[in-house]
Amino acid sequence: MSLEKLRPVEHLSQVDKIEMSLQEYLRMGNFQPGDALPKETELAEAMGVSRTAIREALSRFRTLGIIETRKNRGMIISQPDVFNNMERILDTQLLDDETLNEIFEMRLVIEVGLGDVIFLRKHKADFSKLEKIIEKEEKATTQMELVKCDIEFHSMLYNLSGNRTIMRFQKMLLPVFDHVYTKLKENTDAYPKKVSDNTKVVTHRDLLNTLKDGDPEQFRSQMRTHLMVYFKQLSTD
Amino acid sequence: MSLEKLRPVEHLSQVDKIEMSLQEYLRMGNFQPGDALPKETELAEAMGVSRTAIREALSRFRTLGIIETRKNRGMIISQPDVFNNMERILDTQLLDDETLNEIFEMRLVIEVGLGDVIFLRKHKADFSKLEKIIEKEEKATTQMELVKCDIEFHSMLYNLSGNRTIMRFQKMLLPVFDHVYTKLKENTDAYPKKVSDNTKVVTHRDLLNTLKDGDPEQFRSQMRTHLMVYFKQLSTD
DNA sequence: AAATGTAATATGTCGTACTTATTTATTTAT
DNA sequence: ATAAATAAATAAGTACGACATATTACATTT
Repeated sequence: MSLEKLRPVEHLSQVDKIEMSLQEYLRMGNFQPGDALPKETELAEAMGVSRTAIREALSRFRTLGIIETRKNRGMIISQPDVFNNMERILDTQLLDDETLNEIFEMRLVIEVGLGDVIFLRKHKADFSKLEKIIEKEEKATTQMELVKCDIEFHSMLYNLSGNRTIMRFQKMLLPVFDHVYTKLKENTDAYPKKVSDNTKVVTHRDLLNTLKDGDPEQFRSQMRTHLMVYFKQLSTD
Repeated sequence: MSLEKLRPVEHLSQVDKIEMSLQEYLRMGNFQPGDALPKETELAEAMGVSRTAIREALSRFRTLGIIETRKNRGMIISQPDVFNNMERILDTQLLDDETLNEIFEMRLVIEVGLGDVIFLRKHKADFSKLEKIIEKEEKATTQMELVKCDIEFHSMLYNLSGNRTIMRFQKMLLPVFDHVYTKLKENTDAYPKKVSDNTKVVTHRDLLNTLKDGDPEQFRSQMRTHLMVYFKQLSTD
């Protein structure tokens, strides 16, 4: 009989079990955001464990944003933010460069695909804001101003998508971009888009014009070209 | 004097402060995954607080996946998974429908934009796997089989992108799609792609052919059309 | 009736003691 | 001397009891 058949024995800690039990309890209870939870002492007694252990399990849910505790009032179910925890992880600067590049690439992918959604909600679009950013950009003199306008323009595109989750995603990633931007710059001075070779360049103004009078397909292609320089960089993985 | 001038007093709990302090400590220490941390008692003594409070702060980092504790050995910095916590939040079914729809839309956006990356890494692509899935799909008889093949095909596209983070994102979202899929179906029976009106239909085989012989621009457009039915549904927000 | 004071409440924090799994050191056996 | 068995040390996990503190709701005063 081969030893591989033997599954390693589950050695979950007490708190792990409590956590699972609570998770089950929450799911079964069909709780809605705002609903109150039993107090710690009640939970501890009901599950036959110490308040210490219960508190640690609850702390996990609190960290995830699933529950909120109003001090000395009790606990309630809360509506978690999907990206909140991811943001905190990015903040630790513990991710390896490969992952950061992949995240950066994910942003490029989203921006190319985002055109469709923007066109879908075009009627709500406020093009004048994009116009203003472009004007500011055209008057910019320093590299730093240019970068700032670049970020502003792309942020505005996310806003036009009307998808708050995608907007949230972008905002969360801004700090990461700083990191990858500077890395790209170090390698190739790729940032200034005054590419001198024969590849065509798509400016922010081009994008705006297409947004006004073009179609999604054009927009996607232009955005792809606009972001070309980054795609090139990343493809060398 | 107006009352608005008075800023609300910061009332952070002890643990909150410890958490911030530790975060600072970790960042300044420039820790790498695998590095060992001081033991709980040392931290407690150094910060002049009880072990209980330290443990709760550490528990937060543990929940986020920033540190790992090997029982009775000590704690080490670990390489966190960006999407792990998000996955757990999705699992709670606590997100409102709007957010779920937005996440679903994000997936559509990504799939449209993903073509570029797939073409970028085309040389590595294993088209035979897509072929097999399509064949299985064409032989499928039940709705369930069709859905399964659909998911498989799209999953494979993510794999071809070679971007592990994006792949991870997709895997995390699979359960959400189930939910939105069934919701869409309830409303309109939109799922079976035998649309009878005059909009053109793009099959998985079409996509594969374009992947083989076409260009990224074609692929994006076809993918957009392929996913048309979902875009339609969601645009009615 | 409005403002102030007071008691009840549930979480936050603390200290201490004990348990348990792992590592390291020591002893024992061949 | 090497390997196996045993014992000690270690640091996290768990428990209990106590008190601190902020919020709520009730009671009191003017």
